[in-house]
Amino acid sequence: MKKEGRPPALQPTVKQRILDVAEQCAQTRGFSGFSYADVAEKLLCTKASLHYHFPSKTDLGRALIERYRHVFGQALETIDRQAHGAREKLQSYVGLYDSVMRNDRMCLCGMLAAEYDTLPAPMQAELRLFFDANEAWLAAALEDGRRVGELAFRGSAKQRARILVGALEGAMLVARAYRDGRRFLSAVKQVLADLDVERAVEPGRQSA
Amino acid sequence: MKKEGRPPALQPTVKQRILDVAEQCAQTRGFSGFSYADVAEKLLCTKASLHYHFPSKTDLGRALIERYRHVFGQALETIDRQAHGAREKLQSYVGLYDSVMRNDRMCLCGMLAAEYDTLPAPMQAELRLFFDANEAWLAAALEDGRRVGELAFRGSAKQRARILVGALEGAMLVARAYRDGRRFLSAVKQVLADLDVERAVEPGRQSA
DNA sequence: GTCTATAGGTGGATAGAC
DNA sequence: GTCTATCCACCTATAGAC
Repeated sequence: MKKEGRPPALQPTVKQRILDVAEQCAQTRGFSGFSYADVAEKLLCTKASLHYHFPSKTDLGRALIERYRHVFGQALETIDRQAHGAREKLQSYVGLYDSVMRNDRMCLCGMLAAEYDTLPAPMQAELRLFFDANEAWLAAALEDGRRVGELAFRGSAKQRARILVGALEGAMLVARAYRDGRRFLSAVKQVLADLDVERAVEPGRQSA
Repeated sequence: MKKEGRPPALQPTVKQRILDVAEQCAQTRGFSGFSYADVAEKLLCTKASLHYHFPSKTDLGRALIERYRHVFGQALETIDRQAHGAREKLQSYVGLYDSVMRNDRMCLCGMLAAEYDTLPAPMQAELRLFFDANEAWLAAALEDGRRVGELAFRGSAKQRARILVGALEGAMLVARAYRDGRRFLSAVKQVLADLDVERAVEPGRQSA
């Protein structure tokens, strides 16, 4: 168990500030698209200083995914505690992705998935854990919602969770080329609406 | 109008062979993830020789997207000519993506969308044209299908087309991390099934 | 922990012989 | 059109002073 959580009301540690900058770089330019020099410039320090905290770029990359996964996991726990009902859970979940888009970023792990073939093996393994956790959480929420009659969908909850993760990542991916966060949001809102039970769709007719 | 089509039953030109290799690289490693050296090695020639045909990497990148868009467009025209009905069209459309996955590649333009921020401006513009064409074709097919009562979905055909493109690109993206083409195919099959008219989903129940 | 300096490698790109 | 040779910028990474 590593202590890597940011102490509340304290200055962020050097390691954390490095990760913050590197994360922003990785989410916009990709892992192979940024360098130690980029991070050093933004932090007003030297490349050598960064190597002291993260000896190799693989170390840095692993730490990035690890933290991202951890923070995301905590956000999901918060949703579980605070949201009322499955529909609200899903809305909050989508909100996590939307906040990423609003910062003109791509999901870190979606970005890294594109680069998968060029990633060091330790990062590849970390990456799958993120998607696994996402799908597991989503599947549970979906199953719950269907059980209580709040949601409706075909196929298994697990498969529907995979579709959802893919749809969210893909919507972010394509929206990047248009620099349009609304493009993302309107799409995922519709995807969420598709899961609502009130949706007797008559063939050849259009409904909201 | 550039003549870039491969002459039937003739040897591929040098330019074409370069594009073939570069395309495979870009689809697996990303645009910034491969170099002239990589292509030269596979073609058993030198980097300088490649620069003769494509002076800058931006030129090469532009040509890649242009050709990809053109080939894809021709495939869509073929579908329009041969497919009977909207459902069959969509299946063939998905088949295009699936064949990419089966070659252990990612959609070229999906890959480039991830790298969008680092791409030269000429490539960025080309990229949007691909997604525009995809969405326009899909929207027409969806609208048609709904009009004749073959398909059912909520919202506009244009919005549904965007959701579909995103879902396909995203499913490919995530599936890469698992090196599992079936993961992709089973997901998109379900997405297609969601558009079928025979889908009275009762709340709390599961149907195939 | 951060710095200067540098090694060792690879990137895209060009000149000029053939 | 393809080659050899080379340039220069940038990359990751390390050594050693402070």
